[in-house]
Amino acid sequence: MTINRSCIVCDNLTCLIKKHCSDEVILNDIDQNKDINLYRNRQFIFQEGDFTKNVFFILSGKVKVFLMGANEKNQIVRFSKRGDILGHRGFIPSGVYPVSAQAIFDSEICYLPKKYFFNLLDKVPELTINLMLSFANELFQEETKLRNMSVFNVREKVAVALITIVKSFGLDENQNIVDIDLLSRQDIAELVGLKANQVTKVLSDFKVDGIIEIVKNKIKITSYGALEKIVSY
Amino acid sequence: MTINRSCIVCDNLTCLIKKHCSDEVILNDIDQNKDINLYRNRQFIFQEGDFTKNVFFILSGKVKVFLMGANEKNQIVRFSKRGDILGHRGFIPSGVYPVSAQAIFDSEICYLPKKYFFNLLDKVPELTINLMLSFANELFQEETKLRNMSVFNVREKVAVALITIVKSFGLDENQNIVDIDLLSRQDIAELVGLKANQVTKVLSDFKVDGIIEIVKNKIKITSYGALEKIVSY
DNA sequence: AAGAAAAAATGATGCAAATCATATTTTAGT
DNA sequence: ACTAAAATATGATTTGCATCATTTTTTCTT
Repeated sequence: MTINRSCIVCDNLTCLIKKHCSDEVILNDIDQNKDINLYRNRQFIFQEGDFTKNVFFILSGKVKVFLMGANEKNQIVRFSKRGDILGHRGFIPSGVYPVSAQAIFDSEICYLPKKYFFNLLDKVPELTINLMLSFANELFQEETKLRNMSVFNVREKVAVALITIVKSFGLDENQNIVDIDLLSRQDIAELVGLKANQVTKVLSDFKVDGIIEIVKNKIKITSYGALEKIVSY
Repeated sequence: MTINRSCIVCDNLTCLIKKHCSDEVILNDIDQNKDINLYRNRQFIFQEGDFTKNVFFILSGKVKVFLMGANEKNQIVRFSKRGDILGHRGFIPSGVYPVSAQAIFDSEICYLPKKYFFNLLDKVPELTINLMLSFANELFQEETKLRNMSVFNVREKVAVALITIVKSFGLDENQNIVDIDLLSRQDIAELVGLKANQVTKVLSDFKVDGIIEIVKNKIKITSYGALEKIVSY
C-alpha cells in the first residue's frame, strides 16, 4: 500500500529531511523522488544482504533492526522509531544492507532511492554534516553496548535490555511505568545476547524484588530507578 | 616536538584531507591551521574524557584506540595507522573523546582544531560525504565485532584477534608470515575481551597445531588460512 | 654480563551461565 | 468457547571459562 503527501505539510520535525532541507528543495527535488509505504506489523522493510536500494525515514511506528544469526540466534542492533533514518548502514563498500529491518508495529515509512539521496547530500551540505554526526553518535552507542556486553552478567544484561527498550520507546505519560507488549522474551534476549529462558528467570527475580510486575506476559516497570542502579558501576 | 610542512608536498594519498581537498583549499586554509606532532611510543594523543579539541590524521606510525575499564580491564577499540583519521569519535553531543588514543610506535600525526575542521566540512562537501561513509564503515566493523564477541569461544576469539592485527598492520612482504612484536599478550587479550593468560593458553595450542610459531615472545603466523578457518562459521 | 623486574606460561579450582528437558500459561484459529 | 499451537516459566545438568596461584622465560637496568 502506497500513500503520498508533500514533505512541506509533514509534521515530523525530527526527520532529517524536514529538519535540514529548505521548502524549495523539498518541492523541487524531494517530493518528486520520495514515496511513503505502510508496513504492517512483522513486515520486512529490507533484509540483510539485500542490495542497498533505498534510504528510509520513519514517519510513524516502530522498527526492529537486527542481524540474522546462523543458528536462529538473531541479534537486535537497535530499535528505530519516528524521526529515525533507516538503511543508512548500507552505505558500505559491499553495497548491501548489513542488517535486516522489520516493522514491529504498523509503520509509515518514507523512502528515497539511495542514488538520489546521494545527489541530495551534494546539494544540502547541512544534511550531510548532520548525517555524519548521527553516525558518530550511533557508533558511540554501539561501543557502549560492546562494553556492556563484556562487563555485565545475566541479571545486569536483562536490566540493560529493559532500560534500552524504555529509552527506545519512551516512558508512559503518567508515571515511570511502561508497557512492553510489542516484544517477546526472545526479543529481549536477542537484544543482549541471552536465551529466552534466561530472560524469563531474571524477570521473575525482578518481580520478586518488586522492580517489575508481569500480568499476562505484559511487563510493567514499577521501579525504573532500581534498574538503573543495577547497571551503574 | 613539532615539525611542519605543506600538505601540498605530502605523499600520503590515503589521507582524507589530501584525497578530497584541492590544492587551493590546502594552501589557503589547511596549511594555515594544521600542525604536525611527533608522538613517541607509548605517548598519549588524547585521553577518554578530554574535551574534543582536535581532529588528527596519521602520517606515519601506529596508534592504539581503547577504552579504559574500571578494574584495569581496558578494551581495545581499534588500531589506526597511516591514512587514518583519529579523534572523530569525539563528534558526539557530550563533546569529549569517548576513547583514548596512544601511540604504540613512534608516529607523526597531523591535526586540525575541531572548530576549524567543521568550517572545512562546510567548504568541502566531498570531504563530509567521505567522512560520513567512513563512519558508516566503522560502524559496520563495530557491529561485526559485537557479533563475534557474542558468538565466539576463547579459541576463536584469539584467532579473531590475530586476524585483526594482521589486517590492521598488514602482511609481511615475502610470505603470509607476520611478526607481531608491538603487542603484548595483554594487548591481544584486551582486543577481544580476554585475560592475558587465556591468550597464552590458546597461543600454545595454536603452536601445537602448527598455526603459529613463537620465538622469544614474537609470534609468527605460519598458517593464516587455518586462522580464517577457525573463525568461519 | 648479572641481577631485578616484568611478562608469559602452566596448572588447579569454583562458579556462572549455556544447554536441555518439561510443565504451565497465553495466544490464535475455528 | 474450545482446541491447537506458540510462548513462557521452571528446574536439572553440564560445560566453559574466569580467577587465582606458581613457575619459567624474557626484558630492562646498571
